[in-house]
Amino acid sequence: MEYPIHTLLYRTVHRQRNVLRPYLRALGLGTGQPRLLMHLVQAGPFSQKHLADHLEVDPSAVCRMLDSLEKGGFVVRGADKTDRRAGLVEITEKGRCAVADWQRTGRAIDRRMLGGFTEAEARQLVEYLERVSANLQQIGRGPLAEKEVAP
Amino acid sequence: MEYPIHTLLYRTVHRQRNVLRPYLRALGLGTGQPRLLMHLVQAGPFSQKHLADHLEVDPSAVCRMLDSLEKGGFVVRGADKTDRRAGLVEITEKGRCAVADWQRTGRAIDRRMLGGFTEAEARQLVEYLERVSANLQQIGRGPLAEKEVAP
DNA sequence: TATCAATGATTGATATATCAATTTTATATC
DNA sequence: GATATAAAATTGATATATCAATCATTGATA
Repeated sequence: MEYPIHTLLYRTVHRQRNVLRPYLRALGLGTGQPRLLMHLVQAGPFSQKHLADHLEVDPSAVCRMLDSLEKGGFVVRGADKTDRRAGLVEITEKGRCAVADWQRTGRAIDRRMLGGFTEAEARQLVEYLERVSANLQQIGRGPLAEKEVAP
Repeated sequence: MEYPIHTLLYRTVHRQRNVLRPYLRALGLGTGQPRLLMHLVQAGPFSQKHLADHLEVDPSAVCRMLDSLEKGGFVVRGADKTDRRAGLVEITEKGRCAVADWQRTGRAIDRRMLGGFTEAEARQLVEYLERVSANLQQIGRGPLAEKEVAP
């Protein structure tokens, strides 16, 4: 059976999420939270606006993710003294530990996902995915085709 | 910056969903619904249990997706005369049309996602993804490693 | 300076998911 | 045949998303 590429990708990530979930759950995290924490670890406190831009999600999604993360003690919401609308989200020590733990598990899962791949194949897959990802970002910025799909 | 493969996949599909959404919305569909409708088109009425197995999702997800699809007139829930617990989900004419429309758009998006890929590269990407997908299914069936990740 | 538009955070509605619990019906065992 | 267990569908709670609306503050301008 021939599946379109978007269907194949969808199913792959669906399975991936189901594999990751129990390991994240053991750390008290949801499936979308590591990306956010990771970014905080790498480069200090950020506004929610910045996080939303970085993660390419709606600001409201960030807001609710932070509700959960803050309740779990992984981050704290502070105030930005230069702009009283904005907040500054900071990672806690517990958050740093969770990220470190997760990175170990994540590496192990990556190895399993790429089981049977040679080094060269793995590199090539990454390159392909980066190209597809870049193409998708382009599509997002304009119409699907010069003449639209539905005439 | 080097990203783990699972992060790259996650972001790719996130972008994909955001690209697909407006086209699906124009048809009155959500981002998970085409897979379900497609399967119904290909092989007649199914129980919800069967659909859940096929889509690899929780039965409750199917149930709520059908609530929405039925309200939109894309499917009807009938009764299975041989088993009064089960139902039989059937696609409507409107559902068939939506699938046909969607397939045209989906093919166009696939082409754009693979923009810059040669035929051979595209085939190879599909093959790689199928291998990763199969690996993920395997992982789902057992522990991550002989000696677990957290020692 | 007073007003008005833009921005950052939030909340409500909905779709997609899981997990847990419940209901109804089938099947298996005693 | 009565009871116990399993299976199919559903509902409630929560996480991840979008979209739309709201609130407070900020910035630009008339």
